[in-house]
Amino acid sequence: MLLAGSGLEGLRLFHAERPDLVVLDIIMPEMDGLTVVRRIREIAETPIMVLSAQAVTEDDIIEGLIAGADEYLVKPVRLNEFVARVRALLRRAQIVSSEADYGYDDGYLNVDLHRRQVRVNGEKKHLTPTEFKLLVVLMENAGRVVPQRELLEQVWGREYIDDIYYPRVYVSQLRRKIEPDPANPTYILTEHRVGYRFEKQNAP
Amino acid sequence: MLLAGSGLEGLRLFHAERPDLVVLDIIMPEMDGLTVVRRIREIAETPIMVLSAQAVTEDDIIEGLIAGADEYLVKPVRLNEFVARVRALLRRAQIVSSEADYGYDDGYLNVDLHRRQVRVNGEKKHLTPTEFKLLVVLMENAGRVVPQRELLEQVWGREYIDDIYYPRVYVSQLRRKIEPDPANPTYILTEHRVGYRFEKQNAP
DNA sequence: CATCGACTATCAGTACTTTCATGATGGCAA
DNA sequence: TTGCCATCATGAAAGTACTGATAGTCGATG
Repeated sequence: MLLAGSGLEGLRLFHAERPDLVVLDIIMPEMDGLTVVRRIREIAETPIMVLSAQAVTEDDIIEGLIAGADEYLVKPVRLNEFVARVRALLRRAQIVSSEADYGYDDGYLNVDLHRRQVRVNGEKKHLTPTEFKLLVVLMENAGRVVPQRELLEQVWGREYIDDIYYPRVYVSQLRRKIEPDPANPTYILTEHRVGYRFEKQNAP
Repeated sequence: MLLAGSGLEGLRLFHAERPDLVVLDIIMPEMDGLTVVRRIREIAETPIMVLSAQAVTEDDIIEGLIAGADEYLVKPVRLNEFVARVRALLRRAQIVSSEADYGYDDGYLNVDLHRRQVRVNGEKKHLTPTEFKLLVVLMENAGRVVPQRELLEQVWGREYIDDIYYPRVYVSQLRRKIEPDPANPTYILTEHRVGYRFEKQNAP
């Protein structure tokens, strides 16, 4: 969860973090809410919920929705309602983004999380459960370095956190299966003394 | 943001995702809130906020806090208050840092703390762990001179505090990687007999 | 019993850190 | 101003820790 004190800061944070959902107040310092909505809409489909003070007219709400907000709540908001609306928004967004979230495909590497199937250059590749889980965790954190401990925790479990050789072995096996040239990896990169990083490739 | 429909599901999600903050209702299907609080507290320091229905006694609240909750709100909760409390909790847990401390970008030098990635003039530059850590510490103190000892302590550790040549070596390496002209540094400046200072540059 | 996957051990190669040697620079005292 | 010393910059060698690859053992499964 991220918090910003102004519209400008919020926008900067949005760029940096790409959250799943944005909740913002119409009245903010530095940049007003509607502007923020428009800016975000220019670059992303992220669900946006707008909150506003009491005295708003029907027109204000319509203006907000036109700007690209998905939901418009008038304060005071009951927590129950807030949660319900957030849940609904996320559920709706899931349908939109499920495709993006539920797999990866760049023409060479194709990962189908639903069917647990991996294709490399069109050919089916069989991954063992551990290999697959490792790949998923790395992909979920694409672009970011996943520290050894985090990998161990997420793939093998908390109690394996000291068995530092697990990732080595499995990354090695994964690379052999999915990398065009396992000796010069392009997908799974090593961050020496830190962890590993999955890097998305551009479709050819 | 993650949502769970029951205590059990929430606990499972918690294990899988390790969120920065947990908000839960005391009354939930499958596993009651206080149990969830205790379970989470067994394995993590994550800030927990508990919500409860109206008719609670002072004792209920105390019980919740003893179980390990950090905050206890009684419904209905005004959104303003909710946000304020969340912000306070996160600040206490030092998850939201005071200033946007998620990176730096001036068009020439780009540092992404989250991804642990540095770009110089658009090109990715690889920094070793120590180099990166040094850069981060300097950037966190941008504009201020960081004394040698402080650098040694923060980057290498308390026990290296007398090895005064470390910063020299690594500053030199860092400059070679990120400065437009390493011989005439603009980012990492030397403060003779004191330490080093990171100076933000104006975007071109 | 054969196969498969998880786990363990080993070892060479590599990346990174530490150390050292040398020359440059800055500040201060005479 | 000049010379001196402490500090700084840099390149490179030596040392260390980490990684990649491979292969073998074990247990589960069919």
